[in-house]
Amino acid sequence: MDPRSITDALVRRMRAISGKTEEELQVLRGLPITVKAFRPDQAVVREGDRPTECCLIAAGFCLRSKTTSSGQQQILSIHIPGEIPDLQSLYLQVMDHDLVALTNCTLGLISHAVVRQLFRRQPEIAEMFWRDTLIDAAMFREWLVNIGQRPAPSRLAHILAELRDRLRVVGLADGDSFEMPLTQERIGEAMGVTAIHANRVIKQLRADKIVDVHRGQVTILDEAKFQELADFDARYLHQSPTL
DNA sequence: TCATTAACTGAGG
DNA sequence: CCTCAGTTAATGA
Repeated sequence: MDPRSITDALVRRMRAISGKTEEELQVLRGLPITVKAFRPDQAVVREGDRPTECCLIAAGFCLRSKTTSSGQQQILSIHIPGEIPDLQSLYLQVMDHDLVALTNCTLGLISHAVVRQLFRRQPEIAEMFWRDTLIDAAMFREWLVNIGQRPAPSRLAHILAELRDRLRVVGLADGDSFEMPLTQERIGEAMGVTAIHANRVIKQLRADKIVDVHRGQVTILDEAKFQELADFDARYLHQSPTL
């Protein structure tokens, strides 16, 4: 991958959530970054690791997950290009969950020392990432409400609606179709149901002509019904700094 | 390997 | 009695 394009999605996202200009964000493009490729299912960092760098997703999808002592896996979040899913390792030394590549991924590794120095020299950049971290927390609150309180079909629709919104910011979703490279096993782990029940829910939404999820591709079949089912209000993503 | 479906079961409203 | 969801098992792509 062209070294310049490693930070494209990041800059795009930061422009959306911080309102800063391309010029103000130029500093991000100049950071020393090591590019590394990951295979599907390859762990980026595991629970218990002590990372010395943060990883920026330049291409591909990752997810955060935790496994219980009995081996049950819970997916905590899905991550897309432009995001830095282990930014917290900058200040929390030991990883408390796993970060795994979902697809072939191109990650940009940025050393903690470099980021800390950047934050000290340019506090407005640090504030921007502080804001980004708070949005991350808001997404977890929404995820919790989703799994704890919504019926299964709404749960799936909500996950899809949020992902679509985030993909749009980095230009990876435009029409009524977008990528979500999760097997039904993983969709179940994200929803907190078995893979078989996830399959039943998908089947139902397909039969009702609301949304189709097939081979890692999501297609919205009825926007109005989808919106209603998803109970999705984009406010918690805080993608527009002026509101 | 992943997706799909049926049949059965139980919880809970 | 109905809906939701887990288990088991069989089968299709």
